[in-house]
Amino acid sequence: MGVDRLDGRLIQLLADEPRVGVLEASRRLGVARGTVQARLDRLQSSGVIRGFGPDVDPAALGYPVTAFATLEIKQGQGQDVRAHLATVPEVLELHTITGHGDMLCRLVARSNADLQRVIDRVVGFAGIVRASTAIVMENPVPLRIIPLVRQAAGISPPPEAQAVGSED
Amino acid sequence: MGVDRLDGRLIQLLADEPRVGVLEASRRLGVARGTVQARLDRLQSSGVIRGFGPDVDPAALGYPVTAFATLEIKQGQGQDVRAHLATVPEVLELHTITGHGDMLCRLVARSNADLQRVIDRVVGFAGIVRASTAIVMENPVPLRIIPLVRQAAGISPPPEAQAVGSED
DNA sequence: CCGTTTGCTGGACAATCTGCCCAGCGGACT
DNA sequence: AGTCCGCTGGGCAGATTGTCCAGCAAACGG
Repeated sequence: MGVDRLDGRLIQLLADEPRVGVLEASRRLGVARGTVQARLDRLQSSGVIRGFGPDVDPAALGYPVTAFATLEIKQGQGQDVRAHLATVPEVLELHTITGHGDMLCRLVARSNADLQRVIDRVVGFAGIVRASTAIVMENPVPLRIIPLVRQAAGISPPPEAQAVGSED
Repeated sequence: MGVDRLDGRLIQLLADEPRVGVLEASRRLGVARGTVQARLDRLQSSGVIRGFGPDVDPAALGYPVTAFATLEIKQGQGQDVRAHLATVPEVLELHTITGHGDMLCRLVARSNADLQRVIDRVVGFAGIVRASTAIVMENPVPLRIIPLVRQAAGISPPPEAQAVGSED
C-alpha cells in the first residue's frame, strides 16, 4: 500500500488537467498506456482516489458565506443530532471531535443574514445544548491534497512554495 | 447566474458516476448531446464547477488522523503565518475566521503521535501565539455538496434523508 | 404584433480514445 | 533455476469527442 513516484505524478497530472485521458496521461508521464491504466485502476480500487466528482463552488451556487460551528451535544443525543444535521443542505460537513465542543460542522449561507436562518435551523434541535459559530473571512489555503501526495510519493520539493492569498 | 433543474441533475449525475461522458449523460438526462455539452461548458466557465480533480483520501495515503486547529495570531503577522502554513503539506486547508481564534486549519497526520510533530511544525513559528487542537473522531457527514445543489436547483426532496454514519 | 435572439434538437463527420487482448522482457522472490 | 509481477509496444473493434448545421419554439424588445 502507498503510492510511488509514478502514482504521485499521475495524481498531480489528473489534478492539474482533469480532462486528460489515459492515453494522453501515458504520453505526459512517459510510460505505456497499459501502465497508466493499471495504476489508475489500482489507485481507485485501493481507495486512494475515491472518485472524480465535480468540484462545485458553493459561492457560485449563491452561498458565498462559509462558517464553522462548534456544537455541544446533550449526552446520548449524538445519533439524533447527526441525523438532524444530515438533513440540512447547508451543512456541508460534520465531524465529531475531542474537546468540549462535541461536533464541528461547516456551514454555508446566502448572506450573513441568511446565516442566522441556517444556524437557527441547525441548533433548533433538542439535543443541541449550545453552538459557537465562526464566520470564514478568507481562505488562504483552499482544500488541497497535492502537497501531501507529493510527500507521500516521495516527490522532492513542490515547485512553488510561496504564493499565498485567495478568497472565500 | 444560478442553476436550473437540468444543471442540478447533470451535477448529480456527474457526482454519482464521474465516468459518464457527455454522450452517456445526454442519454441519462433525456436531452440532446449538444445541450449537455453547452450546460457543462457554462457550468465550468461560470465557475459553478471548478473542475474534476481526483478526490484523494488522505487516510489511504497513510494519514488517517484528521484534526482542526484554531490559531491565535500576533497582530500583523497574518501574511507570514499564511505563507508558513502553506508550506506544510499536512495543512489541508486554512481559513481566517471571526472570533478570538484568528485562523482555523485542517490538519492530517500519520497517527496521534505524529500529530504532535505536525502541530509542532505548524505552531513553530513566531507569529503564532497559541493553538488549540481538536482531533476528529468520526465524520458523520463527509464533505458534500449535492444536497445544496438540489436546493439551489429547485429539485424537490432528496431521495434519502437518513443514513448517517461513516468513518474518518 | 412582428422580427430577433437564445436554447434545444437531431444528425453527420473525421479524429481520437477506450476497453481488451497478447507476446516479450527484466527484476524480484522462492 | 523457476515463477510471478509489472511494464512495454502493438493491434483491433466499438464508442466518444469536437465541431458544424438546419430546423424550431419560446422568450424578448420595440
